[in-house]
Amino acid sequence: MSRFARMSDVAGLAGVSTMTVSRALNGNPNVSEVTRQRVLAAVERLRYQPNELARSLREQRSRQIGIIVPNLFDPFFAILANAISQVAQKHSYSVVLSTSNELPEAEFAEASRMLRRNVEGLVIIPAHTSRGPSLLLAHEFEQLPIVTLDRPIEGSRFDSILVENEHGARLGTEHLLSLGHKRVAYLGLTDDLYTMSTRHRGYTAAMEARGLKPLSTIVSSTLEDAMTKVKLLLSEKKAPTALFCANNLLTRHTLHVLQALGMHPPESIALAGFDDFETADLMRPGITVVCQPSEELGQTAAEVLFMRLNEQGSSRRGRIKILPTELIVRGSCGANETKNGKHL
Amino acid sequence: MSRFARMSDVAGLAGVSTMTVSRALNGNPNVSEVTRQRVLAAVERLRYQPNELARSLREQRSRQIGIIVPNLFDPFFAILANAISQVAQKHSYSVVLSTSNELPEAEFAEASRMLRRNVEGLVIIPAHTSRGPSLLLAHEFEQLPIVTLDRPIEGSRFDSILVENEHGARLGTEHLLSLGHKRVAYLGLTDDLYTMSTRHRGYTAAMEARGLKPLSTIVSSTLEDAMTKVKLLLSEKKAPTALFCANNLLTRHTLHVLQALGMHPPESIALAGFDDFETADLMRPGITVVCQPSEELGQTAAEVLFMRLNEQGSSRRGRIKILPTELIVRGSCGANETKNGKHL
DNA sequence: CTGTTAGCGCATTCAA
DNA sequence: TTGAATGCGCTAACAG
Repeated sequence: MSRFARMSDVAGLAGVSTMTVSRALNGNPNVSEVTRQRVLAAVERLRYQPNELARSLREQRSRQIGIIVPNLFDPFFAILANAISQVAQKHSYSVVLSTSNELPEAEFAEASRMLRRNVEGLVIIPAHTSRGPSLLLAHEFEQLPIVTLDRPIEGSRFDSILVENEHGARLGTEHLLSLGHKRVAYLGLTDDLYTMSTRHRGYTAAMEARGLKPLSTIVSSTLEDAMTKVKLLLSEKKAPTALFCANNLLTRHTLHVLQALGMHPPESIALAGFDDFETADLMRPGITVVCQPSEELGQTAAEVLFMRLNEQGSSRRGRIKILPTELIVRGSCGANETKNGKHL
Repeated sequence: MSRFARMSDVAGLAGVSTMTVSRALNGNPNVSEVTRQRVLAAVERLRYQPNELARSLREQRSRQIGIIVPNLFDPFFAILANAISQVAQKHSYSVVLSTSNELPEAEFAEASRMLRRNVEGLVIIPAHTSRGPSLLLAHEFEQLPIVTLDRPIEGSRFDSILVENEHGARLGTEHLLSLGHKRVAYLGLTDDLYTMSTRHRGYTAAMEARGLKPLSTIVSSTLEDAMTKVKLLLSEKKAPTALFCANNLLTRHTLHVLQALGMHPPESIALAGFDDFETADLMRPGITVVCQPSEELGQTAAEVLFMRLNEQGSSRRGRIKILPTELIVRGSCGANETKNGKHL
């Protein structure tokens, strides 16, 4: 590992003590200009690089933060991780990254590992917990600045950056309703997930505001399950005329189902979804979605964390920041607001 | 940082020396069962967690690897990072992650930072270097195991995991040619990028094998530039009847252009691309692509790195591993191999 | 089986 | 302005 010059080597070559080297390198003004030059020359000559491990241990400060996401193959999480990493880089911090695969135990294990590595803080997209409270509530994390992203942890002191899930879902549903649909169905993952339950609530509120009966289908995240359940849903006698999908994965699954059934929105059915995705506007027609500011979300989370790191232990209760969502009307609901009047 | 119990606290409570604690915790057999129990009880009681920083410093072994990708918002890179991270987790290693934004200087800076943190090895998707050799050839990295992914570094000793770029591009181009197209155009980013020049070569070879003149357009990665240049290309009198796009970004850009022109492949033009992407099969018709085994790519890179870590410094020259690419025929070229005979 | 001594590479404290 | 002693938290090497 350290096949490199150490500070003592530099000191030896420059004819000073290690303290002087340390001072010279850290910009301490109490070093004469001559000495500083001698030290820098020696540093150059020996290609000295400080050992950050030793520095961290001594200074009790690691200049690292940790990120835990469910995974990186979901583009939404990847964009969040990217944004966080950018901010960290700007602050000259390193990022330790890990994935939980939505398993609370893995999340806990990885968070603990990071703690043992003395990360100064954590940004976490909490894993799905169906039974019991988050393992991150454990005592060992009590003193660690933690910001949760996309999903809050109930009863925690953590800062949390969220989006207007309920409002967004309501917007999307209302869009479908405003186009004359009465039987608008909701398609979501388990309501154990915060984002899902809030979006579900938004949908329900929109329906009930019009005196309509909510029509909800909950599926697992596999394509197979969506395929089965959505097909079933669409085969009923009073089948829905419009679908609202609670995230981009389900929107894509649904598109597969509709494709398999030879249905092309908005022709026989209207479709809108929560979450924009890369090629939503390249579909024919484009898919109408409620979009969230992913990049800003990650950026904000990181900035809040760095704010906390700079605070004196004044650990007030966690603050919640909610970012806006926005409806992007394309063609998949039959609305006429596409660029050139056609359903793109 | 360390507001936690230290090993000496555990030792004190258990009435033994820190060495005994260390031994008990690290599974050293030279500890009596009674003592071990006493130690473990104390550990439990004080909620002791070892300080990995100190351990790393002392053991000269950090149990961390670094990953540097151009960015994480490109799904291809995100999938690679995800796969690498999984493998690291399996080996109980931490992952330090950083982005280069395709800037060699940033790449160098981040790699250096990781080196100072004593990562044991690096997986890098090398940043685009138009002028001069990679900065990773610098002396400080001489002893560090490095695996480059997706792109090799010329003249380096690094292991490298690549895909059959040339062969894949040739396959894709030949597919278009086999459907009767003569004027097949290539659309790529700068040939300074390894993946681009090799794919370009594959395309050219396919054309020349049929005695056809290659027709290449090079664009920057912005949508605007693609928009301008592709529109120009398609407006020529002898405009191409088929397009081969060198990566998924360009395929998507091209779809935007075609959409703006009201052209829908395979009707007025055929389209194929290198790189599969999330919704390629949801387009109408689905987009024919040459796909690469992204996940396996990342996994292999990580495994090769861990192999190197377990080798005794027998640092033979870098090995190159090339993974296969595969043509996935959908509807965008007019071939008839879609599921139900229609162009999905 | 257990403890003592020493030191990983650095910076804080105090003294000169 | 500089240096010596000390210790961050841990484990390797040796002693007992």
